[in-house]
Amino acid sequence: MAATQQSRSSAAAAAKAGGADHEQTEHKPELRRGPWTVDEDLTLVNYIADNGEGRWNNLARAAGLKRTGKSCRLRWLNYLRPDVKRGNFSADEQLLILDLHTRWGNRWSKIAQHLPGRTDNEIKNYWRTRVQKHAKQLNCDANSKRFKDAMRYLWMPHLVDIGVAAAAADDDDYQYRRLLHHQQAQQQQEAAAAGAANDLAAGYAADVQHALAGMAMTSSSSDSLASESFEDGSLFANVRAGEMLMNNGGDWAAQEANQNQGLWAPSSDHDQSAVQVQAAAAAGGGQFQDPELSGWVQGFSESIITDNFWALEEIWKMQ
DNA sequence: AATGCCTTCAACCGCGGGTGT
DNA sequence: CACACCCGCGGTTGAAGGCAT
Repeated sequence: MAATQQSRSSAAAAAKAGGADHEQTEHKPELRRGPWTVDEDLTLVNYIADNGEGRWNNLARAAGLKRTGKSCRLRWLNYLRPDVKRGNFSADEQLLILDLHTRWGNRWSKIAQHLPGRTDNEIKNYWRTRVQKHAKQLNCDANSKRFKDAMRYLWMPHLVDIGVAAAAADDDDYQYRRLLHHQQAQQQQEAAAAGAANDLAAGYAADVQHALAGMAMTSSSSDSLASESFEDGSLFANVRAGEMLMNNGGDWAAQEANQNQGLWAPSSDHDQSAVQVQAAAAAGGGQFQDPELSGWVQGFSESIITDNFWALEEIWKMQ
């Protein structure tokens, strides 16, 4: 994906570059805008490795980047940071997003704090492009009780079932950042030894460009969420999913104990346990204590949902 | 093959709050 | 206190690839 985006970026950079940023327009007419180039990425990564992050406007100037501090911060936090996790959301992550959004609404930054490696921007995009669209497909608002109930009793139980095997497989962006950081470390080491930093920088950029070209050849489509998410239990993905559940899930669970108002918690209207409700739903149009919900789910099943509803792939195909 | 619409997501924008002087 | 600057957040845009016709 990164490779795809990066190649897009390179192609589009010239078209968008040269614009003026509102913050510093008057004094810095040469400021670049639009997609970042590999060279800019390298400059930013190298500078942060040496000097740390923060003080973004100063950082941008000191690093010699013709970018606003804002743009540097965004690029680092959303893309270049070594711990940014790319690729499709796992079932666990989807569950968490659904739940946390019911609590906090569009507090993307707060939600992102509970999904290690995910950025607020990514979660926001996920919500807007996938979840809202799904809600629209079901003829209800993503913030409506009806949609939340559908998520709680239909979608989430299924995600739980398949979440065990969840894995975000292809991670070209992770490889890209690994390459950047590896090269950056190697560059510093070699430069220190040979005192030939300039030549190395050129070779480094060429190496990255070459690697990116290779990635572009093999990068996968970005819209095959379901199949990519669950087809391969890669170690990395499993570890990260585990981390999320152990660390942040734990934190969230503690809050849950206090608040008992999350999507997972059976609402006061339903005295069945969540497991029972899930089992009933999974059995196909089970009866809920809430007659309105029960009726709606049943109608839902008859009119729209097929057996394939339980395949996540089919959920997304509905969009 | 050509065209146009749809989808995705990186990047930008505007704003509010925090901090320093 | 007032002002300027910076940071971070949420909403929006637009480029590019995918897909249908």
